Amino acid sequence: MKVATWNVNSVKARIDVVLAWVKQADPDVVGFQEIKCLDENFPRFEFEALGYHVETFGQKSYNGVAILSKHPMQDVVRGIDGYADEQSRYIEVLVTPKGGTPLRFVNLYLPNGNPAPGPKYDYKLAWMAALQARVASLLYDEERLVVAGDYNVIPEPADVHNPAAWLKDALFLPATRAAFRRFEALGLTDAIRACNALPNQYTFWDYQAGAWQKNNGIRIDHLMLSPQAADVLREAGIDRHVRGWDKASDHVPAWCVLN
DNA sequence: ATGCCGCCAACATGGCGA
Repeated sequence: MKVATWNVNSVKARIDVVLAWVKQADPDVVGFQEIKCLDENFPRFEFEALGYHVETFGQKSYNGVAILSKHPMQDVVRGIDGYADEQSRYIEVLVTPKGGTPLRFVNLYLPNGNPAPGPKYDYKLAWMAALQARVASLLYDEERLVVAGDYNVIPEPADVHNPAAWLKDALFLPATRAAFRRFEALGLTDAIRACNALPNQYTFWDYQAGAWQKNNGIRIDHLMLSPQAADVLREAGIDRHVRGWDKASDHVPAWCVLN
């Protein structure tokens, strides 16, 4: 089963590019972030025509997450259970392949947190604490679980082209990285890192200042696996080439294969 | 120091968020 995550930076503005990647990559399950539309405006029919079930948790203008799955989905939860959040950043499903092992899939868009310090950074850290509690609870079920999305966290210096330039950024501050380490220490496996120990495997390049051309990127989109999912991890990758397409998102898809 | 892009309200462009 191929499982992917992609911050599409507006699904409506980017529908042609998004469809092109979905057809090319052919994921079984994919989580989109920053769909930037209400549920009723999500272009669901275009994806249903490709054989996908669609679950959305949209919002006007900003944020918004969605999950496409070729297999039926159950237990859809919108928002982190027990955490009041005005922003649509989290959706959780149980993917149930016919005759196969179910997969719990979380798709998240973690707050950016800039400028830090400040209320936006406080929100980021509070959100990470809520996520930690929710995933800790899910891990008790000992299922195959993938917690994927745009984490807005650069885990290590090897995940950023120029670490010195990011030292005061909410994506790379010590408190951010510490929170992410605590999260990983629940027993999660970073699929990209597990399959590829090379540094500088980026998933985001800013539109500004020729960041793509200079390979001035960061790795902030992650697929975090429960032990039961990590046991069946076969392959993982980043579809870097998508960043070079016309009308590209500033993020590219990341994916892994479980079987 | 700045360089981009998409959203909105509302017709021109400015504010916001990333």
